[in-house]
Amino acid sequence: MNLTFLRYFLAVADTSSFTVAAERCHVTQPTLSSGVARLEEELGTRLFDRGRRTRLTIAGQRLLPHARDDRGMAGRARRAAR
Amino acid sequence: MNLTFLRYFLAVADTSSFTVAAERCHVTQPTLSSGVARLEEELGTRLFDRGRRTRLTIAGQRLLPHARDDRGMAGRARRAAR
DNA sequence: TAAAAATACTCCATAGGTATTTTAT
DNA sequence: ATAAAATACCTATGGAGTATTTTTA
Repeated sequence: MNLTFLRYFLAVADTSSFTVAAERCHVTQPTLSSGVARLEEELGTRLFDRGRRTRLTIAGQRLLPHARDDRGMAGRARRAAR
Repeated sequence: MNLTFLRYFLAVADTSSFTVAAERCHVTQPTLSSGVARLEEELGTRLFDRGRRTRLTIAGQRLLPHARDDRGMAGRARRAAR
C-alpha cells in the first residue's frame, strides 16, 4: 500500500481526469496512470471506469474515504514525531 | 512516509531490539536498521535511544500510536476495495 | 570481550520520465 | 478528428542483501 499511489487515486477521484490529476500531483500522465494501475493490481480490482468522463467504480467509491483517512493519518504521524 | 518502515519501527518498539525486530519482519538487521534510519531522517528526529537496551525516545513514543493507526488503516482500505 | 547496531559496498526492482500508440467520442 | 489514457522503453533511485566494522554494557 503505497501512499503516493493513494495520492494519485484521490487526485483522479477529485478531478475525474488522469491528465488533470497528473498536473495537480506534479508528475506526468503516464507516471500517474501506471501508479493507479499498480494500485488496482494490488487490490485486484478496477478503481475507475475509463471513458470520456472518468468515473469511480463501486470499489473505488468504497476505497475513497479510507484513502483520505490514510493520507491524513500519515500527516498526523509526521507532526506527532516533531 | 513508507508503510514498510513504519512496520520496522513498530517491530523495534515491540521487541526493544533491531536484531529481533529484523527476524520478526523477515528482513536482515542492516535492512531494518537502514529503514528505521530513513524514517528518522524523514522525520528529522531520533526514534530510539540505542544501547544495550533499545528504548523509544519521546518522539518515538509520540509516533507509536499514529504508526499503529496508519498500519491498521492500510488494511481497512484494502478490505474496503474488495 | 561479546552482543548489538552501524557502515560499506553490491544488486535489482520499480517509480518516474519521454515518445508513441490506442481508444473512445 | 481529437483529446485522453495506455503502452513501450529507458533511466535512476533506493530498498534489500552480504560482509565487515564500530560501539557499549
